[in-house]
Amino acid sequence: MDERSLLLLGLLLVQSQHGYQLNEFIERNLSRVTDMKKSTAYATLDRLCDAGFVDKHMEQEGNRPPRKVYAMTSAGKQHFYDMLRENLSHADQMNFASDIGMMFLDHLSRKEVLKLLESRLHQLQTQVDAYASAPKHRYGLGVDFAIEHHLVHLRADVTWLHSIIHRIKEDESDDGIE
Amino acid sequence: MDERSLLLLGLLLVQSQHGYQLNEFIERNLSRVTDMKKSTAYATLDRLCDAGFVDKHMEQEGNRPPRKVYAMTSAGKQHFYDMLRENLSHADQMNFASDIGMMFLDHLSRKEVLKLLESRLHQLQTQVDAYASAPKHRYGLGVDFAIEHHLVHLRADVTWLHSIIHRIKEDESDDGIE
DNA sequence: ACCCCAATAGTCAATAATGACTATAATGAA
DNA sequence: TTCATTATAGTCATTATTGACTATTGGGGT
Repeated sequence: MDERSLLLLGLLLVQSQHGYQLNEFIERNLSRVTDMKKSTAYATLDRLCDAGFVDKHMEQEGNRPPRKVYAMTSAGKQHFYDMLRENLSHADQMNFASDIGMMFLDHLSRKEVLKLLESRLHQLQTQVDAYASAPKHRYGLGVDFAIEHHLVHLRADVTWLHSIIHRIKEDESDDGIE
Repeated sequence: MDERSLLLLGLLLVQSQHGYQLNEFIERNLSRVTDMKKSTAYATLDRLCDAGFVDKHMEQEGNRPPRKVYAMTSAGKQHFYDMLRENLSHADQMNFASDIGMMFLDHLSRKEVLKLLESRLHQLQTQVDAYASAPKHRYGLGVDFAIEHHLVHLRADVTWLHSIIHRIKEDESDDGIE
């Protein structure tokens, strides 16, 4: 949640924007970096307002529906830098949903496990291709770093999964249950 | 959230347990695999009850406070296998909180960025040591796979962060803003 | 002139997750 | 014995997140 605030503040630091604009940008350019949804962005912006980190005011252009324009306050700038330093300097615990499944491997037959993991491997490889072919420099250097970071993890995952599949194939012990 | 249900069902598959027991086990043995909190486990168990996947009944031992014992139903078993197959066969999108910070690197001076990232690197290395020295076979092969998986990602992260730090040091362009 | 659809700009009720809290029993130390 | 800890077993109010929904407008086709 914290990093969602950081993202929104970072975007508002460059220029004031209205909600739709922020969400469009996130959807179009940052879908590989965050999965924050529209309504979460609005809720987070409201919280940032309550905390005094951004100002909100209505604006009307022509006779289009009125828009909420969000602008950084100076307290917000301070908070942005605080959060940024916190974010860059800390390695927070990662958790992988797929590890839960791995825990219960032995409840399925070896054959089925192999089929399932190979399907996962294919999807991973598709993701690798998507990230590898992502266009460069949409929003400064930082996004490229993030994409690269993702690729590193995806490739590590592919290698690991290969190894697991190989070991399960080689494993001549018993066949699992069910 | 889905993987939390999977975890609880998986634990209940082996034997019926009361809430405290489940939470103790998760805290003591699975803290490296999940970060689910006690209250989340109880809430999830309630939802699994409502869905008919587990039965709940009270039990009293001596004059200790009564306990809620959760037991898998046959619908629950089916659901467990469905979720397990789903979990093993799908590679869900990973998201890293730290990527958000990377996006805004250029708002800090190069010198400070290096200091912050080096601090992160140290923490990562501490985490690597913790996972590398984790005792084996607490709960079957699966947990070991999960620990190994974590290690792979942690090491990939260390390598990447090294590379980033190196590149930022080499980069003789300008010094960032602020 | 009229209609449909994509783009614009959000709202809201429902769900999920957690921190802080409650309450009792056994245990060991002073 | 009495008192403080720790272990046992949860509850609940608050916060966070999201899917589904509401409305309006501009523009293109016919």
